[in-house]
Parts: sequence; structure tokens; C-alpha cells
Amino acid sequence: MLTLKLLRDDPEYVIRKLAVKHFDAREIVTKINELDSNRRSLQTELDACLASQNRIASQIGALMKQGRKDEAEAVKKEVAALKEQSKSLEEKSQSNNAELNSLIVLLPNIPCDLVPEGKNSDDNVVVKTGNDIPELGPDALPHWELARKLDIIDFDLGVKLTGAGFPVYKGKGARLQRALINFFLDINTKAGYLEVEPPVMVNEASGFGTGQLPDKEGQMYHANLDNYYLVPTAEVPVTNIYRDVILGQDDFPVKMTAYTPCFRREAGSYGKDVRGLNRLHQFDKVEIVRIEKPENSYAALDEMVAHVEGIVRSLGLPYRILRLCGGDLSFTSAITYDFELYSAAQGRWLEISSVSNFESYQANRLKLRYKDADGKTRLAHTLNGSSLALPRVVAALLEDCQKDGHIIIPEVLRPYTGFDII
RNA sequence: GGUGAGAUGGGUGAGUGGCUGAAACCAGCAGUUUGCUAAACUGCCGUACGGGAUUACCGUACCGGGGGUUCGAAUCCCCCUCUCACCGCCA
Repeated sequence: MLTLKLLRDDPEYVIRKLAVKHFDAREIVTKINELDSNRRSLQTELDACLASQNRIASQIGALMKQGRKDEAEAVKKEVAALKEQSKSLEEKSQSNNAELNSLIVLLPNIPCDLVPEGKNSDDNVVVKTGNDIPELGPDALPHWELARKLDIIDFDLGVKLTGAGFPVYKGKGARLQRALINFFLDINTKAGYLEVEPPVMVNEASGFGTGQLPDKEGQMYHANLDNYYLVPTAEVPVTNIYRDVILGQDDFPVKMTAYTPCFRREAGSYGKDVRGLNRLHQFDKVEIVRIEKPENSYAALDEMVAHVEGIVRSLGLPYRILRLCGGDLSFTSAITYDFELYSAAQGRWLEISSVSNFESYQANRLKLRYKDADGKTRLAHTLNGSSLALPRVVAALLEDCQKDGHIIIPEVLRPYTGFDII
């Protein structure tokens, strides 16, 4: 969430920048600043009231000690009115602040200056393309048919075991999953990311920390007996490692990578988007997370984009990098680069990675801070990106690498798969 | 799941109603001195919010979380959560 200080110091800036996200913030920002000013005057009043009570209480203590009991009793009577007053001030202040908090979380993150104008995904800017789109013959198949023919992914069996969106990978299909996960983790750790294996269920506090709760509650699977949530992405447990943490100067940079299965209810999706591997309820993903000082976060973002591009390039699959426009940017992101692979048999681009800088928006929720050179406590910046999400990589790989009904495994993966053709 | 014991500042750990925002020690930071891969001494050393002469000052809150008793609570009462130990079960 945004900081009150920013909203107070430069409301017009916030309103102007949020317009890039097509978010009309004027009303909320005005209301927030009103509530914030109430908050401060109420607190000043309440603090003064409590201070007198404290003063009187210690007077009574002193009198009692000297055995001047009657005087103490007399002083006690003075407190009653103050107690009434502080009680009412406290109630006012609590309801005021509750309203303030409920409003401030409605404001999305401010897009950074690099974010292009635009309404929706059509307005995203292609910043780079790489690797050639293969010429497939007329008998080229979409991945779900290839998977069935080669008997490497069984969607129907997944339906039997669980439901739609929970495929079963078999034989070389299963091995391919494992190969990709290891390949991605190896590249990430070589680039200095610390490998982490986090829990795949998190508590409520973690869900709040990264912003999945309360808004996206319906998107997560909930184990209600213990009130745990299945992680929708490793970002949640990994970033929450640093919830309520104050980092020192020497702790930077923080670079972590983690593989987890990801669970998403994806309520409301339908049609060609959910065919085959295009959209699943459970999928594998390797994530990278960074925590940086504000002055370094954009350099870190560029590094992450270059890193992910290196992985995609090495797979030899046709890709492009998009800079998301204001209208397509997620609620919490200040800037996002999407990576897409071209799925030749479907004739469409599939998103396989999203690399974002959240600046201090997540950190403010997480209470993730650091001591700067002057010893001041400030909010850190958080960033994350997929490197990579497996299903659509597999979809594109199957479709783009098909030849005479078989799949030619990309060179870099062969040490991991142990085979070069499916 | 059962029984018992606990939860205090970065760490160890004191503290059973007012003198405790919290002893002491360790770690950390700054300085002094002796001098040299180090020691001694002195000072500083939690967070948030508010006020303000906006880095020095003042106020308020916070001793797992929430509520209660009281003029006053880390300290008493209630509820919850978590941790540890033993037993049971188990990959």
C-alpha cells in the first residue's frame, strides 16, 4: 500500500500517476487526507488526556507511599472524567483509523515513469523479440494433442484424481517437468540467487503481507480446518521471509529463488484460454525474488529481465518481451515486463514470466525496512519474477519443437532430461 | 490427539501492582587510552504514531495476540495463538 506521507505531501502527484492505471483516485485521496488529519488531531488530544491520567496515577502512588491515604482518595475522583474522555476519544480514533485503513488499501501502486499509456493488453509495448518462429507443416498439432499421442500428459486422468486443471505428467513428460525445474534453479543459483524451499501453505498474515488477502481470497485454495492457504506463487512464502524485518546495510542484495507448485482457483476462466496447459489450477513454477535499496531497485529489475531473457533465449523458443501499459499493469506493480513464447500450433503468444518492481508498495504492507547510511529506517523495495512458469513453456516447447510427430528436446535441457527426443 | 512447562528488547536473561520502556551480561556503534593481527575504559544502543524550534526535545502506545480488574499492570483474571518436553500416531 501507499504511504500516508506521500498522500499527504503530494496528493496531486498520486492522482495524476494513478490516472495512468485508469484509476480515478481523487475522491479516495481527498477522503484519506481528511481522515488522516482527523487521525492526527484525535491522537494529539487522546495523548494529552492519557498523559494527565498517567500523571495523576503517579501522584496517587506517591501519596499512598507516604501514607496520605485520604488525599490519594480525593485525587482518584479527578480521574473519572478523564477516563470517560479518553474512552470516547479512543473510540472515535479507532473508527476513524479503521475507515482510513480500509480506504488506503483500495489505492493501487503508482506506476513508474517508464510505464506506457494504454488501456489493455493491446497497448503493451514490445520491447524485444528473439529466436525465430519455426515453420511448421500443415499437420502440426496443438500441445494437448501431442501430449495425448505421446502419452506424456494425461488430462483426463487428472480429472479422475482431482478435477480439471490438474494434469498428470507421465514418463518423459514427468521427467521433462523435473528437468525444467532443475535447469531453471541451476541457472538462478549460478546467478547468485539463494535457493529456498518454502512451505506451500501459508497463514493469513503471509497472505496479507504480499497482498493476496483480503482482495484475492477467492483465488486461493483455503484449508479451512487450520486456516492455511495453498500458495498461488512462491512469491508469497519467499517474500514473507522478510516480513517485519529491518535489514542492515550489509544485508543487501537479497536474492532468492524457489521452486514450488502453485495453486490457483482461476474462478471465471473459460474457453481456449484454459485448453490443455494454457491455464491450470496446479502448476510448477520457479520464482526469483529480490529485496533492494530504493536506489538500486531499477538496476536490479533490468538485471532480472536480462537474466530471464538469457534463460528463454537458451531454450531456443521464439519469445518477446513486453512492457505492460498502465491499463494492463497489476494492482501492486510499479512496472512489469512480461515474457511470452510463441506457440506456433496455436498461433498465439503465451505468457511465461512476469518480472515486476513493486517499489515500496509491498514493503509497506510487509513492514520490510532497512537502515540507510544515516541510520534512518526506510522501506525497502521488493521485486520478483518467474523464471519460469512451466506449463506454457512446455506447451510452446511441444508445439514449436515438434517434428514428424515427435519432440526434439532443446540442447540445453538434454543433460537434465537424459533424452533428446520424445 | 493427551499431559506438563513456557512466550520479556538483536541474543542470553532478571523482573509477582506504582521508583520498569524495562536490570545485568553478550553482540553492535562512537570515542578515549595503551599501543599494534588485541585489551581496558566511557558513552550510545527497540519500534510506531503524534507534537514541535523537524536529526538534539516532549507526549502516547507496545514485554506472543485480544479482552478484563485497578487511580495505576510485563506483573492479577479470562480467551486465543504459538513454542518446548514427554506420551500416542506417523513419512
